[in-house]
Amino acid sequence: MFLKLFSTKRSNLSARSVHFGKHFHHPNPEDIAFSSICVNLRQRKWKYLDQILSSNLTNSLVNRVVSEFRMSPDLVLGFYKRVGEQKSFSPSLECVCMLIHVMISSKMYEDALISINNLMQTMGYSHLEVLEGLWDSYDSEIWCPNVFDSLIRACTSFGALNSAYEVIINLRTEKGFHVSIHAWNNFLNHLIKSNELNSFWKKHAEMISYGYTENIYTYNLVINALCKEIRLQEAISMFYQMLKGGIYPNVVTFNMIINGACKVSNIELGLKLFRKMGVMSMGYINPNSITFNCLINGYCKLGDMKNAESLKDEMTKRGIQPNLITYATLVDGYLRKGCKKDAFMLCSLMVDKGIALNNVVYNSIIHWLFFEGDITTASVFLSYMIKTNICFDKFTNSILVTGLSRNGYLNQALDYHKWLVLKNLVDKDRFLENALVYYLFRSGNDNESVLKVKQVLDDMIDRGLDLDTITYGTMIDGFSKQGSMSNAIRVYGDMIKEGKKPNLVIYNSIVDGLCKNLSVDLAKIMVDELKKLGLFDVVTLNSLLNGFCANWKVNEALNLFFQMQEAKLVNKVTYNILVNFFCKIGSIQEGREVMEMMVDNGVIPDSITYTILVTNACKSKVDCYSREDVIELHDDLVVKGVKPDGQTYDSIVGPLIDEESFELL
DNA sequence: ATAGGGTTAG
Repeated sequence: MFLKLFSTKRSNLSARSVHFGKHFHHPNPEDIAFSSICVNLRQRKWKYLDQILSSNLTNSLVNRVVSEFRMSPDLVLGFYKRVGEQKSFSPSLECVCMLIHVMISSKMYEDALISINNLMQTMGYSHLEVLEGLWDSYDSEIWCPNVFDSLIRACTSFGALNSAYEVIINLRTEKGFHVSIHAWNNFLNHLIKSNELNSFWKKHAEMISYGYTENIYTYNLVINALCKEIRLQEAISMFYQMLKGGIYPNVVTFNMIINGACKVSNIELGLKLFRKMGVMSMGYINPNSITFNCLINGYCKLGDMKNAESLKDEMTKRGIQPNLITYATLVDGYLRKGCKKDAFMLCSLMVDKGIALNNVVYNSIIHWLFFEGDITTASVFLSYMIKTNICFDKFTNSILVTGLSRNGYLNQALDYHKWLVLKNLVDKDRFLENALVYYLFRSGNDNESVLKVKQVLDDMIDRGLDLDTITYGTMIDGFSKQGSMSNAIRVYGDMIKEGKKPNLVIYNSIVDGLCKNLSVDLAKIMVDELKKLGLFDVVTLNSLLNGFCANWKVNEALNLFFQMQEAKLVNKVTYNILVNFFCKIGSIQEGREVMEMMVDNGVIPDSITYTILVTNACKSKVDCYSREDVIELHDDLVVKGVKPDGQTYDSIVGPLIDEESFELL
């Protein structure tokens, strides 16, 4: 039977066994080798086995051994491992495929996955070649369709989503073989993971059209996709649809919606679902550590560490131990707020509990230290990370490149990037290069920076990467900010030539550049054209508004502002532009009135509003703000919920308050 | 299968 199982179009196994039978009394060298391998393998005499293997090794010999021992996978694996150690022998595709069949039929899925990966990643076979290899050694008498599921898993595991899809379709159309729903789910899950949501919906519909019945896993994927697209209401109705269809949601279903809610700062919804979990599932489903971690993360992102901590206490009370992720989330939450002390205290608590800090925690710490410019402490943690052998990943690299760049160490960032390229450690996503371009444009000394930008991009092209939309966008914006619109337009032209589509962000850069450097009238013409295409948003209009204000086009500015209000296309920036404008041309009083209007419309003034009003009040010759008036202005803003800008406060308001208390003494 | 870290384009 095994001959049937492993017979292939290309295989000469059957022929060989006939040969074996015919010459039973005069065995050929391969037969002798085969017999002694079998004997030694059965007795696990690895040393002898190695001796035999070091000579006479052929693919057909290996195939025979694998077939012979197919029911004892551990022996097959042990044998195969030794075969792999023979430097002079490289097993054929057929040979490895047979091995994979043996592994799958004895449920050794992990090992099978590694072998398939190996075929594609190191031996260089394409996914379709592997598919053919597996198909040729596949026999429907031994029902083991999982091999193809494993091939799909292998493709998705290293991001070859198109390959996975091709395998599914090839099996379906060329061979009439339908992969399992699990394979489809695995493929669909990876589409979501790589943010290809459009593709997800298309392929999901395709799967349904083939008559597959969605299972709980599929439904959960759909809910996950809906949450990613911030369609929470639809996600919740999908929940009820599942119930109606007799598929019972599980804790994963809940967690996905709760996480979706928390990710868009809708903690209330997340909490509601969390509290109602029991009732909604008739007591079957309880929150787990993931549920708590999602909610804790939601609070951390809002800066509400009190509630984050109390959820951590609640989970402990319910017998769920906070894990590494819980602590990593909290540590990041504290650092995000600038509470280094609390963060480091939590770190030492972790260590006390025997939870080692991993690269995620280190990345978070180093990032926030760089963020506040504390390079010294950042370096301390970095060297500690190295000393304790914690691996750098793409996050670490990006934190280092952006952190160095932002803190005035652009050359070091460039050097580090060069080193990463040399060591082949740079991702294909162009993140690092785009970040370098961004910071180079902002580093002063325009000519020198542009040369360095050119260098970075040339190196990138040498590595076979083209510029993506973000690279072009960053350059267009960079040139616009430098005031060289001719270069910005030239890059725009290059981008079109390369077949890249401009998007709204790029148009907005150009509109802003035109307003600031060429002419606001030209910008107005462009905005009118964009409006016809429906390609504009509040940022576009803010740029134009700012352009009108800067050019003293008062009527145009006010007209535009009213239009924007009508269309409900206003944000904080809109008001700040106007506050600034009124402070500059008119009076602080009018600026404050715009600020009041802002508050009435439910927009909380920010530290920029604060700086505009306070600095102009001090300079104002019209309104004659006294020291008391400035302090009153400060108080008024704080009451309205403004977080004062640190620098403005320290240089203007702080000294005034000190002066006042000094006089009171 | 779901949870933590990087923000490079207006």
